[in-house]
Parts: sequence; structure tokens; C-alpha cells
Amino acid sequence: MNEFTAEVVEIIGSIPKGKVMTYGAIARLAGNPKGSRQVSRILHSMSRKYGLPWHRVINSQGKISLPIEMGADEQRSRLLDEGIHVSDSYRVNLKEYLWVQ
DNA sequence: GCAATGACCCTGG
DNA sequence: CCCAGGGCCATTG
Repeated sequence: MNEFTAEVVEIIGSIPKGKVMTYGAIARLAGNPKGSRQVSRILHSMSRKYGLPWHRVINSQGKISLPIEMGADEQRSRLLDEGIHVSDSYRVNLKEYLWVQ
């Protein structure tokens, strides 16, 4: 596992309950501003293995990016359980829930 | 080695 | 707010 991947895992693991972060922000903090797609891939392949809070990661539009068939509903309910409001159209208010260091 | 593939992002319109 | 187009880049086949 390379430096970037390790950083991404570290950052995602640091997102507190009740907050969310975007793919782009994570990529920037990990040192690769243009690696948002890689972040999604890492999430897809290693979230279970590293016990990462994958549900706290959404896209820059503040929407759940995970396709329905891949578990968007599960992600939505997990966020709701943490007190994060998610609209019927899978949108989250970033102003309110974005995790900024 | 080359082409296709994304849990993306930004800019306009 | 929604849509289209172009850009990005490591992983896959």
C-alpha cells in the first residue's frame, strides 16, 4: 500500500461521528488534489477490511455518490442514525455537517 | 502495453 | 437546481 492510500485510510478513520467529508477534500489532505477517483476506489476495496466509516464520505455536491444497487440506502440510514439529516434525494447539508479541521 | 472503467470534480449554460 | 462536457488518473482486463 502506497503513501497516498495510507493517508486516505488515516483521514477517513479520523472523521468524527455525525460529520461527513468529500472525496475531493480527502484527496487534497492526502496530498493528491486530483485523486478523488482513487479515494472512491480505495473506499470500495478497503473499507470493510480496515473498518472505515465509509458512509461518512459523500461527493462535493453533498450527495451520496454510491449507486442504489451498491447500498445507497444503507449509507443513508447509517447517516440518519448518527443524527445527520439526509433528504429523500440523498442530499446532505454540507454547511452543517462538513468536517473541517 | 493499451483501452476501458469508475462510490469524482469543476465550469458553464 | 439539473444537465453536459472535459479533465483526471490508478486499477483492470
